[in-house]
Amino acid sequence: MQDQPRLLFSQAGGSVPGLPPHLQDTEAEGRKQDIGDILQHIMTITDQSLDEAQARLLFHLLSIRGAEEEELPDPQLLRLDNMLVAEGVAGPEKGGGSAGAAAAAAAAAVGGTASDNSTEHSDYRAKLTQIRHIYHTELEKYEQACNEFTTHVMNLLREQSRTRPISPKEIERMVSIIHRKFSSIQIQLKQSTCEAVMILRSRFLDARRKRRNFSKQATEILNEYFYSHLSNPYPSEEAKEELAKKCSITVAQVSNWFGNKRIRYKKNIGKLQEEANVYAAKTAVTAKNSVAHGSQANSPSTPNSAGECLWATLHSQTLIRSEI
DNA sequence: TCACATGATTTAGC
DNA sequence: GCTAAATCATGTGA
Repeated sequence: MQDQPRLLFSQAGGSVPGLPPHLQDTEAEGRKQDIGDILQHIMTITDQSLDEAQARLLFHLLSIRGAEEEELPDPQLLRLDNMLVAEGVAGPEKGGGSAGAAAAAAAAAVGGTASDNSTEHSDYRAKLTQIRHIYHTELEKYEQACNEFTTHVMNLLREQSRTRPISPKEIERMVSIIHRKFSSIQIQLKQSTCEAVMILRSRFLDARRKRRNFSKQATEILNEYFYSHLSNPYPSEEAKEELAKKCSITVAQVSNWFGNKRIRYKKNIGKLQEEANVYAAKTAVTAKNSVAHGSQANSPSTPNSAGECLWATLHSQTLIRSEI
């Protein structure tokens, strides 16, 4: 996870001392050309005579303002904001908050218990907190830079107003343009942060990476069901739910297990026949008791699909072979 | 360390 | 949407 902060600050490009790296590479993208130009103005302003700087900066800002006058709130920015809030990076910090929720969701996804995953989830939360910290630090820098630049431009305009009339409305519009420009820079920060969170999530929460074998008891329960319904090992939705509950796993995991079991049973029928016999003996004992109580629980449903019919055929052939 | 077991994912067919 | 089949990625035991 050492990559995360680096990812946030890894943009290549020309270096401009004193500004965050996000601000330093904006001119590389055609769409961000104006932002880059403005930033260049900021950075070169101290090397120029004040008059020259004023003239160039004002000319630039006035030349770009028209096209952006009626810009609507950026839906991309809204989406990024929503995502950052949902991930617990932006918005109010709650003790664990959304990160805790994400971790809990991860626990459910991998079918593990809370205690099994607590260490990993605390790591996840720690990394998320780190991202959150970097994000807020950078955001503060942007806001500060935006305020400083706005103040500077307003001072320049006031200076200009001595030589030509500049209305308060014009100043207001100029400020608005500057804010929009800095807002587009913020999108880059938010995109990088979202990317970092996604990578973090995939590393910590990817179920495949975090595969855990089911408990012996769970496997036992699933095998018992499978072999006692060998003629039609397709549990109904209700049966899956019941098995999931008994095994403390999800219904999807039950479906996965039966999918894997069917295919692997078919591939290794000879080998698994012994296992089938063991469970058949167990089932016989259970069935004896069930008959005594008139129970029909978990009875196999009748084959209702091509796959199930094929399976029934295959199973009957296997039985015949084993009889021979 | 390696081979095998196993849970999850992907893809294609229905 | 469910399933078979192939595949991936990780766990486990020798």
